[in-house]
Amino acid sequence: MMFGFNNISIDKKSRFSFPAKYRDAFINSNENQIVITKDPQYPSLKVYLGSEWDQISTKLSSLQGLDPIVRNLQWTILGNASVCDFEPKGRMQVLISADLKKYAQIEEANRICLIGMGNKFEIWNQENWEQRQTGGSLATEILDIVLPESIKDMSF
Amino acid sequence: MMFGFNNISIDKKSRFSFPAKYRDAFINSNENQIVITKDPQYPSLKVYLGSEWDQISTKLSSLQGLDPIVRNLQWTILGNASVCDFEPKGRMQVLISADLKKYAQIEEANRICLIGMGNKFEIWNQENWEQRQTGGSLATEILDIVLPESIKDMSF
DNA sequence: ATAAAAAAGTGTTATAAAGTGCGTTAAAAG
DNA sequence: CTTTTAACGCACTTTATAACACTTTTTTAT
Repeated sequence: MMFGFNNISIDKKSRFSFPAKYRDAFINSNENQIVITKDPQYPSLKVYLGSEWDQISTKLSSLQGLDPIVRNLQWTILGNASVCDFEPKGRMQVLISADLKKYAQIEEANRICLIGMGNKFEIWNQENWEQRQTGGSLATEILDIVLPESIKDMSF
Repeated sequence: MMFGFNNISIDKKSRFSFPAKYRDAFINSNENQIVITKDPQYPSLKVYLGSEWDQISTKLSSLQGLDPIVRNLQWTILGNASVCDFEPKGRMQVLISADLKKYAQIEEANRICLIGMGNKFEIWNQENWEQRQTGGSLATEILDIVLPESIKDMSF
């Protein structure tokens, strides 16, 4: 399990490295892939371990895509996922695509907030994160709708 | 499994190449054909791997064609399918026919959005894709009807 | 019907951009 | 003071795309 707040740098090629404190957790769960994708609700990114991603993507793909809300979630989460090779014993470096940077409003930033949420991470623009923490509302809250039964039991 | 968003170019002869990151997935599943056809709901295209297409087309052909909705789906999906030879070890290049380009509103575009959705891809005109992502509605939502039981368990 | 011309399709190459790997320096922790 | 971690810089590799050349098919004109 991986928890906690980290303010870390992004280099000129849009890469960041995971803090060393998570290394053991990655090694123990034997991960060799990391998946970054859009958060469907907020202008931020979700970072999944490969094993976790397999479960989520399998479940989500299997849902009935004719429901427009489901289809939208599939587009957002599956259609924007970036799968990265990952070496827990190496530098633990990961690239963020230009699209995802734009979505999370970290296009020009050279620092991001990486938040450990147990079995996944979130990536936030610093100002957005602070505003969230102090209870402020963001300009863009994307998915403000009633969810269909089929996805009520899923946690992304 | 193939995921993620790609903004890629189409050349003057209407060809595009799959991004290199998908090469391993194609090689592993041993594909030598790609099928492009119309999406029945939106002005976009579906891109199936040969093996996936065999399953879908077999299932769809077998359905009772007297139901007008089923008949329509058969026409749309089967009747517009374009089967392309495909070499995962080569350039991974595929031609889009004039008909399909027109349907997806990418006639004049020299760029398209290629969206990896796990076991298939979608091809979108860029503006349409962006509008979809931000929750806007498209001018043309083609299949806005109640589906018969026989195809409720199919995902195209 | 045949030949010429045009169009459509296929393949190759060159170049710029994007991505990757690794060593070095700077900063932080023990 | 020593060790570990984070950040930066540089060089190398891979990828994407435009330009070009060639082949095949279709159209047009004689």
